[in-house]
Amino acid sequence: MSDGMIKITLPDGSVKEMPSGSTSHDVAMGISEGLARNVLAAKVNGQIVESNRPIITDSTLQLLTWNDGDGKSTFWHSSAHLMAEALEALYPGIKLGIGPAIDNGFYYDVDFGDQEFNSEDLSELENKMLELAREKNEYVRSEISKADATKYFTEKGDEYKLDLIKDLEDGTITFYKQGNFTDLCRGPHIPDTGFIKAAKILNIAGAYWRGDENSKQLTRLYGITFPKQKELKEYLEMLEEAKKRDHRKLGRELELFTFSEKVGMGLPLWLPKGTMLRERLEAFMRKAQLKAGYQPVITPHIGNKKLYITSGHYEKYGEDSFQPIATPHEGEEFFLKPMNCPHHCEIYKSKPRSYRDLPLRLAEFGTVYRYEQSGELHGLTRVRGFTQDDAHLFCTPDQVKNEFIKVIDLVLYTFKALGFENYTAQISLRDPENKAKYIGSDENWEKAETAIKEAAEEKGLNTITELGEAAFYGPKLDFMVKDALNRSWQLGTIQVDYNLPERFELEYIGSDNQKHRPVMIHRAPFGSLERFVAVLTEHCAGNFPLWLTPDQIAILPISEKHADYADEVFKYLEENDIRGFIDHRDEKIGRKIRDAETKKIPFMLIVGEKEEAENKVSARRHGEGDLGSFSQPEFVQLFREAASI
RNA sequence: GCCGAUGUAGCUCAGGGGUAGAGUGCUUCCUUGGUAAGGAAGAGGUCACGGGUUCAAAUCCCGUCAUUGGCUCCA
Repeated sequence: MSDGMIKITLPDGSVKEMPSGSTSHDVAMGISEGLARNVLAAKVNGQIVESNRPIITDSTLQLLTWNDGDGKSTFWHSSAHLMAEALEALYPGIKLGIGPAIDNGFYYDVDFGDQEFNSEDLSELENKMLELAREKNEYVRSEISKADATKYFTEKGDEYKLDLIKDLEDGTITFYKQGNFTDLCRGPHIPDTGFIKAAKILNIAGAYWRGDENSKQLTRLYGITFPKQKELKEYLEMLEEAKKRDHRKLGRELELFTFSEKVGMGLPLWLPKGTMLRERLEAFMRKAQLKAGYQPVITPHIGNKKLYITSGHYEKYGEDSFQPIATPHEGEEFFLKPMNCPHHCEIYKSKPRSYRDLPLRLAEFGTVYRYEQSGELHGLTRVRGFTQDDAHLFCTPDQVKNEFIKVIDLVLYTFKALGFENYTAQISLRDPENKAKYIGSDENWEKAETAIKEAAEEKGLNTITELGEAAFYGPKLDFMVKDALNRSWQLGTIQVDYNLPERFELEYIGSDNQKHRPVMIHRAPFGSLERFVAVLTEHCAGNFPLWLTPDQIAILPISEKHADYADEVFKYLEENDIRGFIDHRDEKIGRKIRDAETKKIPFMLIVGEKEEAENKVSARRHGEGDLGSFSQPEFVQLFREAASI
């Protein structure tokens, strides 16, 4: 240090010696000019800062570019400032709420006051943003006292910023200025607005100030920006593709499910084809669970109010649930079951349990009903009646880790069978600052959290750990899958529960002949059949895995002269467990092919004079075209090979 | 639940103060056709529901319900 040199350690472990006060940008320049041009920000000792911030002590450094998640979010956060600048230029006197980066882009909450803003004004705003971006204005950071910050926004008349400043500590407040726009902001930002080459405002929506519905509603403008025009184009194409894959649209087109106003909102009706698909998923899981030592159980769709008083759910959710069903005489009250755990606890209690009985794994495809807020309902992903692939594992504290490993195996097996290749696991632990709000002993929490972490590590899961995200009753592990369009969905979940065993006074006799409390683990690899089918539909764009899809083949006779032969082929395939239908319509073959293609039927079998004479079929694969002709057993062989991939 | 948008044929949508249109699907007939749309005819709608304004409302206004984009919530 005496010679004013510092050591900077890069992610690959290499160490650069630089004069104290060098910036991340300087380090990047030392590597390559091209890299330096692309550096958006830097992570110095784990903290994200501007690339022009001097580094004065030995540090670790990660240069952030567009390819880093943190780089992207810095870029988008800076874009939110750019959008605000453009808005202020176009609509003087507006007031601004908050403007953070989100997973895909950014938003800014705006109070337009008396001014009108609607979707016709979007392209003007986009153009203004790009115009300002071309000025390559630097994002300039300045530290400011609370008094001066308050003075600035008082003069500007922006009560939202004042509301934010109120909660900030003096001495920690920073402003960022680019061009004519100054904002209260913690930062960091990209070097200048010139990095932003493409901008699109995607959506306008209402949002309450601070998420409080009693506060004023602001206009939330969602946008996205890119360092290259081409990337914006690709992103917009991806959105188009997502629209095409929307499970609500495909669900209707493929006749999987429907809704009825008369039945009630959020209550899906499974159509025959959807039911076929769903029952195959259930059969798949049932088989896997039997192998893994689960015991299926069945419990009723309603439960006495007392059950939910015991479980504590009545107190927490009673008011916001479907209200109780009354009986004519006894004055009892029954609730539609909102979860299966209390019923399963009662099964556990149906006889004394020994440690030799544990782990006890009770599984049920349990249909549950929850009164979700009307505005929350969405296709099959958020409904009021749904079926969980639920199971509850009752075990000793020492068995938690091994049970977690087994459940993780089951979840990964499921993902693999259904084509989800990208997933991460989120481990949700206690907030270490606030242990009082969790139920259960410190020792047990410690044990379970360690068990989860070790289980995840042993299975080689790619994990992120969130402190304070655990439920009050126990830590959990959730699987986040990425679908074919790179969108994240939460699917499987595994949760430890110390609460219900306590409330239901569950016990087992240990080897010491003493009573002990078991640990309960909730788990659902699919989550719910409804949600899973929705996510799977969008993931595979309705082209379900062959073993799962409702119709695997369509037999297309060239003309009605070949109807009998078509029936014969169909019968042969049925005998070989291949399912589908014959298109007996009086249509040309081109038409039948087109219709089978739009219905996403994996295999089309064309049968005509030639095939009948040779006792063959002409096979065609969805999306690929003609495969040539095969004898019937040859096709079965081909089909089986395709099914096992 | 809150704010905005939307609601016309099974589906996708046009139209619009003077009692309704297209494409597709459906039915029937003709056609018996070889790898993504053969032809013709026909049926099908209280224009979401309720109220108001008007000589007249599917159209304008209000309310309700539902769908939808968000917000909040999610055992």
